[in-house]
Amino acid sequence: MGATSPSGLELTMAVPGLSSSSGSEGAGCNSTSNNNNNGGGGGGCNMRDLDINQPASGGEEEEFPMGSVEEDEEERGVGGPHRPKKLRLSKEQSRLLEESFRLNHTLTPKQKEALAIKLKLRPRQVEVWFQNRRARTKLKQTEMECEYLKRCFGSLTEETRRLQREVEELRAMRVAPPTVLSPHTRQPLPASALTMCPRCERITAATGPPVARPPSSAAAGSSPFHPRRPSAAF
DNA sequence: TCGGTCAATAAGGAAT
DNA sequence: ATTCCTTATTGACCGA
Repeated sequence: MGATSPSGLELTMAVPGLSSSSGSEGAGCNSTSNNNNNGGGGGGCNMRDLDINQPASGGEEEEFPMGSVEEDEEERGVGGPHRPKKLRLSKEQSRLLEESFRLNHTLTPKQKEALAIKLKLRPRQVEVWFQNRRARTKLKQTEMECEYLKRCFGSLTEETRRLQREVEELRAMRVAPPTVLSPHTRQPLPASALTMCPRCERITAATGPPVARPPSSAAAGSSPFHPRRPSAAF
């Protein structure tokens, strides 16, 4: 999945296990059997009368063995307009479509035409297949992104809890700001008059020698000369 | 019978 | 106005 569609929807999430195949389509689809035992189905299908899959009165599209083109008239019984029998792509058709989807998520009109001829489908069917394929790809990617974001949310929630616990612990061991007495007056100095020695990280009076904090303010287990540094400004 | 898948359709928006 | 796209939805088909 490296290609970027012009729609810009291509997410680049490296989630292992996402293959674009999705093609459960292939399983047991011998679709070609053209079981025309139709007539029923749909029921109250008030789809629009105009079937865009109807060959445009041209008639060049005649050999479409998969019931992809020529069945329309039979499908549209006397009972009025209804959706034609569902086309099932053959394995080979699916494979080729997947292959070209891998190369390009969108087709130019020329590519579409060429692919349609190659697959014996109408260009419209090829176009629809690509539209749906893009939608499926996007849906898968959205689901993966959702899972990824859920995991992110989970780990962030856990991280938040952990940090909150840490905050509580820090609050609990928080100490009062050191009281430093003036060497001259023996009165407590204002905090603005204090500085910290960058070498020993001891609180000092801005003008005087390092001053030991009074024992009362020493945190438990801390040296009076190297008191626990106020780690955060709570 | 029911749910999932997927081709096909419809509606509406963006680009030209 | 036309073309092409996305999105939502429908209905046929299929397997459990």
